[in-house]
Amino acid sequence: MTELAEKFRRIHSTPAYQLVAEAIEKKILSGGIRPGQPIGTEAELVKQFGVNRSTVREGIRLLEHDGIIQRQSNRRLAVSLPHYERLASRTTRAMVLHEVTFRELYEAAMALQMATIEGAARRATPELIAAMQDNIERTAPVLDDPAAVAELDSEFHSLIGKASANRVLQLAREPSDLLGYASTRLILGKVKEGAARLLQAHRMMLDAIRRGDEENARLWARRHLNDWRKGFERTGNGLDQPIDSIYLRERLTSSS
Amino acid sequence: MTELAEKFRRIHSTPAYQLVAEAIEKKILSGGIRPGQPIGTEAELVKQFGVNRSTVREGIRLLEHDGIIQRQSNRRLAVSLPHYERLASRTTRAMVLHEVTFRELYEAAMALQMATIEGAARRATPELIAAMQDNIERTAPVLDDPAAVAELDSEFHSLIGKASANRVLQLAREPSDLLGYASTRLILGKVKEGAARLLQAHRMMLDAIRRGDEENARLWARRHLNDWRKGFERTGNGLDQPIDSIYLRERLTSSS
DNA sequence: TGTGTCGGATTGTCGGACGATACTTCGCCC
DNA sequence: GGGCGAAGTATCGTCCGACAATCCGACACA
Repeated sequence: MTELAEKFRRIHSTPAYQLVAEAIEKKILSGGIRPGQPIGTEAELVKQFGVNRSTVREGIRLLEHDGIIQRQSNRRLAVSLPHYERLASRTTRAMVLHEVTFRELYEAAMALQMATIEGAARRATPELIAAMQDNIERTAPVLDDPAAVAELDSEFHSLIGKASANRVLQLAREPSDLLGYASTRLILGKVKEGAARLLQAHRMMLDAIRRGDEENARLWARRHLNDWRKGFERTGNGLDQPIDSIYLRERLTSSS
Repeated sequence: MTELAEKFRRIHSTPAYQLVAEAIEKKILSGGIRPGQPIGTEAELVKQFGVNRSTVREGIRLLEHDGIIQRQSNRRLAVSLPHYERLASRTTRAMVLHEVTFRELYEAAMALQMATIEGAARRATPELIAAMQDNIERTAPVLDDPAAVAELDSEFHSLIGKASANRVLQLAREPSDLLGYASTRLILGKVKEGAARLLQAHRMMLDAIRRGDEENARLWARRHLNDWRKGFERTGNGLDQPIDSIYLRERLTSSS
């Protein structure tokens, strides 16, 4: 540890493809190009930036990957609004690599669920309440099918997220949901009475939301999540074990 | 709307560069290559995948951009753990584009702050408590400098995040913090007594954390955030206005 | 030990090329 | 005149080959 004086900042030259990406990104974020508007073809960008097409391509790939630009049917590039799922899956991947534990996830999910359902109780629209009702009705007949119930559970929570009318909460909550699906399916396969309790909790939550009863909404959300924890521990897993990629929802839906 | 029978799923071929990225990503997430281990040079990947170097480059750029692979000093590619800031800045950008409101952000921040400081009160280490103490001591002499106080405020909250020992919460909270910095600076410039109140709140929060007093920690975190809201409204801004890229913290630190 | 030099490896960037595919235009036929 | 199919055009995905800049390691030298 010779403690050298740190006189200079580390030198760091930015490659051209990054500059291309940053230039476009800045223009978009500052509102210079609005979502839906075209960016221009690769050839045009080549002319404007004065770099090779390969370089331009490497640059726009980054933005395309982030979902802030997209190809339209023409194949032309246009600004677009990034989808939540894209961000959420990024975050989930990071969490898997960091080997965060189920306990960390559980703690965060608890805080976010509370806030989300509170928002839902305050602001849910009739349409969303109807959708939740429908979800519950579809759940009742398939209580014996863990995968189906887990799927509907996931949908139910997604609906609550929408009902909260708070996109920041939705965004923050999504990673927990991604992992929730697989573990819920696992739990329901093992804990037979789990599905019935889950449905009951959903019913009570919806009821509270319908009445704008924030207190009871929170109460049942808390119980619901507590059930999840107990069930999870009953499957023989510990909360302190790191989450694993097996819990990542497979991308059956192709795309990406 | 001729409602054709939908016999087949829409055909959709994935470009080669995406397949390259997915192949490497899958290998990493499944634990086939652990963080720190090398991926191989571009030339090697060209041979393995049987595609052109340009294609390989477009593929690895994506993973590099996500932060799950990085170039070492050799310039060779190696698996790495994505940094939180990278994910957070992605998320923040998305929120700006979606034009989420300060209210949404405030609501989420409230829920997350509560959970975070509760965790900090339970699990803060002596080192982190010392760091927070140090932060407070550095704040006192610069109360007149909005930018400096905002900077230290941001650091303080980051320390609380670390002290919570919950990386999921840290990840979820970071976007709110990114936006908090600029608005806090703005507020402190306008509301003169703001800095003193902020420091007082920090003191009480640290005190509660030190004593493991979750209740008071939550209480002061709530007050602190309420102060922020009141201050924000006093600057003439409304909570219901969308956040804007001007509130994005500039990247003075270069890098990325 | 510290420094100058050299060769090899690897990346960033370039220029050009080709086939595939989607959009456009145009002429033909009813 | 309008619908329809064919040709033309635009754009992208992929490939090839190339070169300079830079970094690493080794080696000689003081």
